[in-house]
Amino acid sequence: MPTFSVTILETTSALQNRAPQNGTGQNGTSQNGTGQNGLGQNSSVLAVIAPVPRAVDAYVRWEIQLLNDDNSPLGLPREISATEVAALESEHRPRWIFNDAPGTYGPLLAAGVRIERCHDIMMTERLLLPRQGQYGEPAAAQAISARLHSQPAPPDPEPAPTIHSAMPGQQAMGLFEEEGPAAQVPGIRVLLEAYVDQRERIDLLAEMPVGEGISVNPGAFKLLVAADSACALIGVEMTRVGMPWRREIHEQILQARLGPRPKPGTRPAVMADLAAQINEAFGFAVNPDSPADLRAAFARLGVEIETTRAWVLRTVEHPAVEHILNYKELQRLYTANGWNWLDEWVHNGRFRAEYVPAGVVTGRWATRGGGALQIPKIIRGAVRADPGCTLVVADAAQLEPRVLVAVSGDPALEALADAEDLYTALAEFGFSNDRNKAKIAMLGTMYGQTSGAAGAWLATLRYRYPVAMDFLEDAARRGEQGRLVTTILGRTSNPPSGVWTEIVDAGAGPAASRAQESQGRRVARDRGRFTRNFVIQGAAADWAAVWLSTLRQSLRAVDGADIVFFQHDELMVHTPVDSAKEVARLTSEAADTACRLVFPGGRARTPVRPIITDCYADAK
DNA sequence: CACGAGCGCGCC
DNA sequence: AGGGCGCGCTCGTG
Repeated sequence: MPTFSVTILETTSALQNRAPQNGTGQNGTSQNGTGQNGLGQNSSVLAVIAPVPRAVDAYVRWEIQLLNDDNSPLGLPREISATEVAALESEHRPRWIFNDAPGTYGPLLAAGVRIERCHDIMMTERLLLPRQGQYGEPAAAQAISARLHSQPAPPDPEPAPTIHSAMPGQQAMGLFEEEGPAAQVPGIRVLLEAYVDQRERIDLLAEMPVGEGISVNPGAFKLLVAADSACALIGVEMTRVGMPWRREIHEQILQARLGPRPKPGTRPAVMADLAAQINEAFGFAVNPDSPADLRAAFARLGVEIETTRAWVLRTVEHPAVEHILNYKELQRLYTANGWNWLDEWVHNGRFRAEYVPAGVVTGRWATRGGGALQIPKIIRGAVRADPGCTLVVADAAQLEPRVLVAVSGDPALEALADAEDLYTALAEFGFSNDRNKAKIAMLGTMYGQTSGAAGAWLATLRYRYPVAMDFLEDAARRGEQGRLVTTILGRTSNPPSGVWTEIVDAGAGPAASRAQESQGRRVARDRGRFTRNFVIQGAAADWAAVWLSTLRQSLRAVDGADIVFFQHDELMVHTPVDSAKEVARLTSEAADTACRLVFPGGRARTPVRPIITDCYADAK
């Protein structure tokens, strides 16, 4: 079999290529890192794989093409069955190259084939495009091929049908039944062409920095490609496995708060009572579901409120307020996570959402359906391990400030990095040991808070941690100027829109009216807050992607352990009880590995706190 | 009537 | 007065 010594996308080789940073984060200069390494154990077989559409048995056959060291095809493409794919996987553990994980790994996994590693072309293209000034262009292999041949790129196909159509008891729907022509699935030659082109473009990043002021560290970028590709696999696996969810416990929680399930078209009893009390308190009928109505009601009493957000209502002294707040809380539970949600999203003891790794501009994951990243704390009691199993819930403590330590290299902040609780350590200096103050101040700097009581606290931070604050200010200034920013691994922000540029230019022009000027300044500052946060939130997403993909690798040794949930800086593994301690250890070990890989040479730490529990509600 | 913008709130 | 989301509601518009 061929070996492939240039192991792009090999996490361990990315480590070899990743020289220590000079501590200035995105200002770091380009490092070496052609991807060469002599490590035999990192050699890998590369196999391009494309689903072969069939009218009847979609995706039971696959076209594959093995590659030589130099990316040239080895032999002829072959058509093989899922069983043969599984055999190839267990014998050679190739890096499978495919267009996108949902489209290829989804049906493979449904056929019982689990793979270890991949190169996800669409995922990778979405990392490359903004670096080339082509943010938002189509990312599928066909589009890459078209651009190579100076032809118009076809739009990316719509995402595969939601998992609703692939529920147990139903036949999983193939793309083609749903979307018509099989031509939407790239064939093996287009995949190969796109892959080779991506390899070349990634290697060019080393020699040809794209975009003013955007550092290019190819070792880092390859690590990012590897991690995001692995996350693409994890997303498919998590969607399939689902989160253990006990309907009857969820229903008990609903019943306790809302009363029995109401008939369709009516409010739950408790909410109906509250609505009546609200009317009574006002002395006239008010629809608590309508912000406009609520505002008008308070206006009739002579109370003008800007919005009806809970924190604004709380400042109003009126007997209706308490009832409104209670109503809103219950209304939220009822509509977002009530009985209808259970009916739609929980089947056979599992909540299956559709995960979209790196679906957010900053690299965070997104989900479609079920609101999986917004599961309220009050219903987490319904998340229970199966008999004989337990949950390992691990979260990275104070990840974002720790990321700031790492990417800014601020020596004064680094001195606090060993503290178990970063905010407590921070509070000792200038915050009179008030942890909450220190926390709000720190988060405020990373979100671009500009006003409020935190103003004085920001001054304290600027005085004590000038390097870190300069790092954030620099990112904000870039944004205000319409420039791009990148994370430590090279994930690049989207550019501002054309409308943004027009508004800012108009505001800065010599003929600008006062209104144009202030509008221009406002949108520029909005952009600055985005880029300021991007370098932190994005680097945290970089770290989390490496954490997750490292853990996935080590969990292969643990029978029956599944990653069942991931939420920015927290993950959950469902595992046999006997393996729980080992799984907990692995989550910590993976975090240490991620810290070394993503923030090499720095003094930052990114500890995680694994908790073994049968019930998610007990994990805090 | 369908669609979508705006609002508000859940999570990080 | 903050960054990033998804989702369900209301309400105005085509």
